[in-house]
Formats: sequence, structure tokens, C-alpha cells
Amino acid sequence: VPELPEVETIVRGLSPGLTGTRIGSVAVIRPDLVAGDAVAFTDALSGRPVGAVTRRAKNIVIAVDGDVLVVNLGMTGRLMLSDADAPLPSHLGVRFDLEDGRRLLYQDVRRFGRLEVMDRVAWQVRADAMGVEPLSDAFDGSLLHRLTRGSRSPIKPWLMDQRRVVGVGNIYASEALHRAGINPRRAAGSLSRQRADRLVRAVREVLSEAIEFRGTTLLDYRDASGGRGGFAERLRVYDREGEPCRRCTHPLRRIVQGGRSTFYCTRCQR
DNA sequence: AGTTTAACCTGGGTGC
DNA sequence: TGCACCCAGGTTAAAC
Repeated sequence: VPELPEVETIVRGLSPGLTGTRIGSVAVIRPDLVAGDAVAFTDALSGRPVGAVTRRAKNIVIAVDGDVLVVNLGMTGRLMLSDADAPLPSHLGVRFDLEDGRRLLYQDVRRFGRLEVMDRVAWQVRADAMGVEPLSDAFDGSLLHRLTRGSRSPIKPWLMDQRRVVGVGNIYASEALHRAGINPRRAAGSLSRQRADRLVRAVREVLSEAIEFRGTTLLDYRDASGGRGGFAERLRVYDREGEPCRRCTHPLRRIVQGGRSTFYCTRCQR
């Protein structure tokens, strides 16, 4: 579900209401969602003060008293702040009862998500090993061009590989390639420096716009308050098979790459 | 080493 | 109504 813009929207929604509070008790309803021992997880968080809420790649990172709670939402995960009297949602995985009476709820229908507590040093090591943030200054045409050298993988699955560039998932990979006019089947290593520049601009642009519109809700995605994202109607290719390209009116095509749907225009993407 | 696939899960939609 | 099948925003380990 959630790619960089959705995770960023959740982080911005959680931050003001969560930072400075204190966790009371923790209930792990679905232990398979928690990395490691559920009791250790509960012990590490119960009664602890909450610090900054940030994002790294597609992870929500919550500082908790010297440790870090890292939440990856998988496909259908939701992390929401709710009032004490609000009814509990179905498919509840973990419930954090805050000392002020509100609750932080982790809900996940498919249970592909993961919550993990680790110390700051362990997290720093993990974060340092991740790919480049596409909205950082480090992500430019020079870097993308260099990273793609020698790769025979098609550029679309290449872009979704979190080991090199983080945050871009199935929706925004298709969207960025359309904006850049690049065929998703083109070998990553065949990108010219000029095309690398264009793709960098397109990735940054689509992610930034999607953040402005609070992400894309197709079905499951909700922000920290349970609200939907507004970017779905601005998608140019994703889930629009057979519909006209907004640039050239040619019908859009759907193909499968790496087991995932890719949408693109065979006329204006080369 | 780089790349592709299959698996992890549930639910919603479609066609018979 | 039931059933088989396909599809879904992610990540990972195993298999090429």
C-alpha cells in the first residue's frame, strides 16, 4: 500500500500528537507482526516517553526513550491515533494505550507489516545500509546514472529495488517513468545521462505532488487520522489500462514485470 | 553478484 | 449461493 508519500503523510500526521506523550501499556494482539519476542517488545515500550516521529524509506520511525520503534506497513498496514472512546477497528494487530487516554493503533488486514524495537545504534546501522532518499540532495542525475551502470534489469523493477533508491513502489514507479517519457522495459544500464536527469526530476516531482495531496488511496491506505489520500485522481497511468494517455490519447497498456503490474504509454514512453 | 520467482496473508471482484 | 480463480500499494528468501 504505502509508498514514500503515504508514509510521509502518516509521519506528519502522527508527529504533533504523539511527540511528548508517554506510552502506558502495550497489547500485542497479533504476535506475528512483531519482530522478535512480543514480551520484550512490550517491556521495551511500556511506560516510556515518546520522542520524534520521522521517516526513513517506507518506515515510520518513532523515538522511544533511547530506543526506536520502527513500523513498516507492508501492503495494508495502518498506524492511527485515536481517542479513548473510539471503537477499536477490526484486524487490530497492536494497541498502544497512551497515558493521556488516547490510543496508537496498528491495524493490518494482510499482516505483511512489521513492528520492531531496537536501540538507536542498531537502527543507525540499518538506516545507513539503505538506499538513497529520493527527495534528498544526494539523489541527482549523476548518482542515478552511476548506480544504473551495468544493470540489465528493466528500469521499472530497478527503481522499486529499495537497496539503491528507497521509497518508490509500484504506483510511483509507473507514474515517474511516464512523466519522464521512459519505457519501463528499458534496461536500467541503457539510460543516458540526460534520461537519468529526467527520471530524477520526475521521481522527485511525483513524490512531492503526492505528499501535497496526502498520498494515494486506492483501497486500504489511510492517514494517521483515518483519512484518505487525494492523489488517486491525479494518477496519469496507474490502474488506467485501456484508457487514453493524458499526454497523447494513445490507449495505455498494462504489462507484468517481476510479478507486478506496470502501466505505461507505448507511444510516448521510449 | 545480479535478477527473477515464489511465498507470506486476507478480502474483494469476476465468471461459471 | 458456492466455488475457483485472479488481483492488490511490500519485503524476503530461495532459485535461476
